[in-house]
Amino acid sequence: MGEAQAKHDVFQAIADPTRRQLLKLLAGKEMPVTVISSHFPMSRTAVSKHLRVLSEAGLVKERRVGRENRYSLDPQPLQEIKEWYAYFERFWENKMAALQFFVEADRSDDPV
Amino acid sequence: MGEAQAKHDVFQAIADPTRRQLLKLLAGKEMPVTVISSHFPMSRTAVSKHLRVLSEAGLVKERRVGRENRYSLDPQPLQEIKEWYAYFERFWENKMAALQFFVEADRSDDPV
DNA sequence: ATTATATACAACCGTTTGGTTTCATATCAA
DNA sequence: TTGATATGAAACCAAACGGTTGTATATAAT
Repeated sequence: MGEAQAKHDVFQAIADPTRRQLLKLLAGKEMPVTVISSHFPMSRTAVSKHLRVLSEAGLVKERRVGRENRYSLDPQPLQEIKEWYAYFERFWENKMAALQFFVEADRSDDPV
Repeated sequence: MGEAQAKHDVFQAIADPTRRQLLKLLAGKEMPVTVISSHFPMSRTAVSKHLRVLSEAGLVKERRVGRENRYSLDPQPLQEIKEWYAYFERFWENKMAALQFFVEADRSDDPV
């Protein structure tokens, strides 16, 4: 049935700076939790919980190899971010034209 | 000088669905708090607090007109989002090529 | 002057978040 | 088998979050 999990929102998943670092770290690489957590100034458990959030947002994949759990980036859900802000792009592409136009058009300026 | 406020992170600001709605509502328009809050199923105060967060992230501008406070979108800080995920774009542009390559290269598969 | 409107600000509250420490379990090495 | 390693899970905690109600203040309308 195609569509992955949505238990955690992508926007919320990338809101945390540690999780954004995790995504960069795992881009194109695959590493187990202990190696990953050695890059962060917090406990392994804390990193593991961040990985869980990313996983629930579909942003990382887990692969069990022996006793270790290897994580890697799955960038696909980031498309949602792209599509979201694409909507706003037209508002700065010609900021000095279109935006001003809209604002002026709506401006009545008589307080009430 | 120059650089605006950073009291609130852009990533965190857009993490909340209500705030994302607010941004869409204010895109190209300018409206006072009461009108804005009429679009939401929560108190005016709650909406006002969301607007504050957006303002601290630089995503909306406030303009006082008489007794009302008119808000409008300032899309500029969204550039940061664009730049951020641009980094990841190369990981899905040729997902079946580059990503596979990296993963395979790093894969040792001997547990320990 | 009085009243109504638009808004901010402060205090409060339950839930979520990001972290910790401790314990349990599965796998690998001796 | 015994011990080390990799990890998850549970309980706990302080702080932040998203909301509420109540109060104060400035502006506008009568």
